[in-house]
Amino acid sequence: MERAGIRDVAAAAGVSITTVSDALNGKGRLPDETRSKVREVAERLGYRPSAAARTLRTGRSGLIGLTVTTYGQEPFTFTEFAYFAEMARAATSAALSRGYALVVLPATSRHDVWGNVALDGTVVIDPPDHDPMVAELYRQGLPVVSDGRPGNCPVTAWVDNDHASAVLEILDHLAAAGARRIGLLTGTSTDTYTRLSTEAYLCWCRRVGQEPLYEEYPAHDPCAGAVAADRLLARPDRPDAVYGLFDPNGTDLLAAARRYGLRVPEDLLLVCCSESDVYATTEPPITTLSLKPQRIGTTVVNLLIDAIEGIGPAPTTDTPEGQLMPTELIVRRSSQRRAPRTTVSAPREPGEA
Amino acid sequence: MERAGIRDVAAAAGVSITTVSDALNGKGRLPDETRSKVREVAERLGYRPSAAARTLRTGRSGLIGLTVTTYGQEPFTFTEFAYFAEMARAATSAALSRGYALVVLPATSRHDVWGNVALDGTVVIDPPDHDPMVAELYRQGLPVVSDGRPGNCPVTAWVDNDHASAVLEILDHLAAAGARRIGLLTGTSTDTYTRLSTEAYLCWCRRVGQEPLYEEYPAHDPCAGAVAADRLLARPDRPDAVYGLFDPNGTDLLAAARRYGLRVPEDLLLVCCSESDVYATTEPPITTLSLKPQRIGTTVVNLLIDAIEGIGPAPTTDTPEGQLMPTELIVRRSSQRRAPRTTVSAPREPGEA
DNA sequence: TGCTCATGGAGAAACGTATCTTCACCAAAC
DNA sequence: GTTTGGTGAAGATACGTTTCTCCATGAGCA
Repeated sequence: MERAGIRDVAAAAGVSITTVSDALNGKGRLPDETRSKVREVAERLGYRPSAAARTLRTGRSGLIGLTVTTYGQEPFTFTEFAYFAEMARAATSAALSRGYALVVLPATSRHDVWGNVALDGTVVIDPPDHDPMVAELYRQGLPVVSDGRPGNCPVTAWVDNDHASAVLEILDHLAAAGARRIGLLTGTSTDTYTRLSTEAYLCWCRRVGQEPLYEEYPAHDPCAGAVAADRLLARPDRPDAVYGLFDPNGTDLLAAARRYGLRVPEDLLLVCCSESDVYATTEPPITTLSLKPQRIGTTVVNLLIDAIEGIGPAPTTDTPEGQLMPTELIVRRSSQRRAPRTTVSAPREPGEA
Repeated sequence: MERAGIRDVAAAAGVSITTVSDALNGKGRLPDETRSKVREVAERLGYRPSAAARTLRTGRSGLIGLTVTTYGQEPFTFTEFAYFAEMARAATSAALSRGYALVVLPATSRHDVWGNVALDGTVVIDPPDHDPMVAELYRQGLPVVSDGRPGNCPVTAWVDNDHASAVLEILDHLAAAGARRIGLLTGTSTDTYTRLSTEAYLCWCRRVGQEPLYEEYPAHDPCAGAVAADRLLARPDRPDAVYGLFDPNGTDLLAAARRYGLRVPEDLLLVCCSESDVYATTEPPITTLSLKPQRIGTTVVNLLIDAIEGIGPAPTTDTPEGQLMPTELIVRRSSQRRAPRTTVSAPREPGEA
């Protein structure tokens, strides 16, 4: 009693294989009664077409790869930052609603896995410069869409936030709140996000004539972040406002500020880039920059599927299509000198206000 | 200039298709020099075997489905709770290290997606009673391993925490810390986790002769949690300790306690079940129960792959193999009346201690 | 010379589908 | 009476592997 194949259905319905295939896929020229009869027989036998055979025949698997560039040793920093998790969730959702499924794959080119799965295309998150994996996929003729502007590798399209504008907006926001010396907590890695953000910071500093005050650390190391935050606030030319590029920076900076007896926002203004809603309930709540990963995940997947299905612009060899998506600054108390109408009863404050 | 197939390799190497297949897969009887020559030619042509063809021929796709039972309307509560995210990450990792890839699929039986992907087996997280999807998979002869003791559906194996013991441990812990009236924040849904935990609580109450004090709410609704927390603390017979079954309960309870002027842990002891490390830095830090999702994810996947590859016990029709995994109680200040040797400098405390 | 055995390798049959081509049939048009 | 055209459906092929079966060769041995 094996699984029923298309042949069994054909035999049971007294028609040919062709007719079954056509009836089930809504193709060919068949009267409705034949269609419904075949469908009924197929249903009765519990027939499920073999995905493998269909893929082999049509060249389409309905599978999309999702690759997260790994920072440390672990195969995945997947849920390390809320950004990835949210982005992956949105991507999965978007793919499913168009009939595709998502396969999570390691960024390392372990052939035994990559070779074993038939992909129609791939989403790559944050490819490093000259990513060999992207090059290989391109060579195979597979469409690749990247989250994050690609550094010198051939992608079909890409989507990214306008990091430069976002940073400038934050710096202006902090300056407007009274900051004179704005510091930056940044990373040592060379990915586009880190690079563009840091450049924008330096550019802003030049423009307003402020001496750059920044500390960098390997973003994948959770301990290093706390140390770097401490280092930044321990400097003789201590900043009076800080923007942290990575998710955990908010809590790290808050802890460091506490250690040095700095009040937030009175003595130190704080903003960090994060998707976590933890920062709505910290004391004080921290202003965050959201990169809107849901929107990015959805867009990336839709672009990829468009490319797979041949919709949209033909793939050009030269400059791939790029889209810049807006970010959202969620302003909370940590970046406002004047507390915005405090709720109900303001409790007594220990220390001078 | 199409992608090279096995035929092209055979022609280029001057051997037969069989020889190429054998050489590349380490089978057959071939002298080493033939092997290496074929490998070299394949490499030169950039040959990648077609996963679809291999799957069709061997009946193995190397793909494992991962299904998260959805609570709300959204296709995924995926990253809603840190538990799922962590579990999924561990599962992905474990699968990859054995040469399998994970496909995330919706729990709803949308045939257009499920039918389009060739799966070797499926991991189901928290299947509801009489899950039709699991039954269908079973009918197709696919191995299914569930995270969470299955309620009346035919799985190959399952893994779960020992929820009853965990709850009892927590209640004893709270009682030892001085709690007299322990409340419970629980859910309205009928999944195994909620049911077993609630039963354990009621059982404990009977044993020690305490009147049960609990509020339930639909766990998938983030707002309802805060409301329920409030309701629990607003009761005339207000509890002096609470255990919350769901991840956000900690912050919700903390906020509610603040509203009612209750100090934690002096007036109210708090524990919740969560994988989030946010609770290490709340004020005060909150004691949490970790279900160790990494360990569960890894175990579940390994059991599934064992079943796929025919290792391990033969599938029995009656009682499937079940494994209970230990949980971990991470004790923090919120559940201890006497603060455990405070670090270094104890700052002045506002209000009486 | 015959026989067995081991070695190296080729041939061909699946796997289950989609689709291109062909074919029979019948009615209407020239 | 032969062409045309449309309808309904069957035949056959190809997708790219893996693997079962079988063959040729040459060595060892009686």
